[in-house]
Amino acid sequence: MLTLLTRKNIEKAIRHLASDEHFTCDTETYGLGWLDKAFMTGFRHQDGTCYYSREGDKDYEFLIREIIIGTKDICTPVFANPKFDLHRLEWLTGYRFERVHDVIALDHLINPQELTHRLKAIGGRLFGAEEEAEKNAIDAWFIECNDKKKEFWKLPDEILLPYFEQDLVLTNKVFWKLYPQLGNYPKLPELYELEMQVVDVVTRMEKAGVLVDKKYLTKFRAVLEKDQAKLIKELRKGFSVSEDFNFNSSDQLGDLLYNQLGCEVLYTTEKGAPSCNDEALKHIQHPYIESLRAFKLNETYLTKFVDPWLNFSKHDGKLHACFNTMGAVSGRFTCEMPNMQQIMKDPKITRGLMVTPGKVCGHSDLSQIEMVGAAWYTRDDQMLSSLKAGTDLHRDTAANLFNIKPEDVTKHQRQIAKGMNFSVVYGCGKKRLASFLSNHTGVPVPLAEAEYARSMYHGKYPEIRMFSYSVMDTIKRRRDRIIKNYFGRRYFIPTGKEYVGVNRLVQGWAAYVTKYAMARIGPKLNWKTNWMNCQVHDMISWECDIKDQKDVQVMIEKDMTTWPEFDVPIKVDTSILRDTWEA
DNA sequence: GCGCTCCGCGCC
DNA sequence: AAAGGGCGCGGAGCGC
Repeated sequence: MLTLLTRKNIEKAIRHLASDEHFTCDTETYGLGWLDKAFMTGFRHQDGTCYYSREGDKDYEFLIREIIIGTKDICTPVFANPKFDLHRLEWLTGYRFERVHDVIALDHLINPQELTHRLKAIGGRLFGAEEEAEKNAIDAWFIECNDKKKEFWKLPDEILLPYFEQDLVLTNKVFWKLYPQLGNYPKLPELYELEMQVVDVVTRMEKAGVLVDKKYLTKFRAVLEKDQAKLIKELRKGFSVSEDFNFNSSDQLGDLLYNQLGCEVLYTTEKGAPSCNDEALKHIQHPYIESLRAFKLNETYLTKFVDPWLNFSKHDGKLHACFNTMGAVSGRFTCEMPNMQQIMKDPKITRGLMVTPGKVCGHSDLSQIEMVGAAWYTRDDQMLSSLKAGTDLHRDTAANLFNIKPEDVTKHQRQIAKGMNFSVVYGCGKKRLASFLSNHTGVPVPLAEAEYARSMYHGKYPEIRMFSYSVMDTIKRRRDRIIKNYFGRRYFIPTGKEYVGVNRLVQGWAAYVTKYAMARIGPKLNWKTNWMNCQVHDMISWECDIKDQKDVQVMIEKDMTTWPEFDVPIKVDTSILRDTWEA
């Protein structure tokens, strides 16, 4: 039953909604962007009463605000993907729901074997194919009105409301199907609670954002443009190609280098084509190859950082990236618009991000957390003792592999050892291992050599081999092919991919060490003079007043590292940034 | 003009 | 025997 909210019925609506432990909530918006307004908001009580208000209705913002204030401390709203709704509701009313439920998160945790976790897909899976009548009515209206952009805010109530209500009904149905199932799995109720706390922290973090130095970036952009124009001229001459040759095209470049100039093919792409990546270019003998590499690096600067940052920071000079708390199967976040997890560690780029004036910024990094996780899971003595002693893990590994003293390890040997250590955590096959070793030693490493290195490594680290065999064995024995990490996160491993098991456990373990830290830290920050503004897997970025730096840093470091149940050294390194993110 | 794959490349 | 960790995103090229 649809009920339009008014000043007259608002008190009754609040009492009604607050009379139950949960109600479902959803918003419809003008677009997918940060500042796109929620033009309609609805709240549905379990008994079927659906309260709604729409922009243009009398007192829209006021009524929604009253509902939030009147219910937020009494009951818990249920969403499908709450993060966007939370942002929009806060932007609309100035208030936020702090405790929420999310049916999408429930589905990720309970049904890791499923490929998609969209609301409609979950509904179809749990309750069979749904009625499409409401959606069909919408499509028909757009066709009738010849509206190709399909802007939902244009839809009249009688078309939009049934569709809107249907989503709220489905969200409720999915919630009551999945929520009771949490208890079927060890630690999953606690893990779900954590995820919901993380949603609150992440929305605050996204709202804080990261300040961009537009002046610097604009200047840098001009320099790059000039540089590129010069390089293009030089490259055209150096490689004797016409003006329509595109140095950004791997197809054209491959043809030029390998067919016309007859360069030897040392590297191929995934699909077998001669590769034009930087590793391949490095090994090509040509007087202009360095200019080509410089050109490609500049392109990376421009297209992946300078331009996106200038565009995304249009409104308030900040990057408000979207962190998806359920984005990666392991439990890690993903990040987009822009992706803050792939920012080049190049001072020319990090210089473009600013510390809020008057504040300090801390980057607190869990040191070698995935290696710590690997050591904890495998119980490998050598790895554990190296980490406990605080010595250089990769150097110690190299000393062990090559039967030499740590102080005699060369840079080259350390790189190989590092590659081997990472290949455990990543669950690499030999091809990947070979290319990793090639990249990190500067010398092409043949497959056979990579395989030999693997067997050497396993010989020296029997516990690691035993652990990875036992994980693969467990997966094969499980009928549901699901394994779970220490924190209760469950991973579905498809047939033939058993080798990724170790990676899921270790990467997921590390991801949740950070997530728990965020959930602990979030409530201790006031988000007015101190806040988090970014997370990159094992690094938390935060800002605070200069005078509070010590206190905040101590608090954050403590919350990141306090793990009595793990007998491995979980340590954090914090670097303090003053003006920009340039190290 | 859109959606797709491939390639390349940044990060942990 | 082969297997090739987790991501997002921009450009090229292609087909519709």
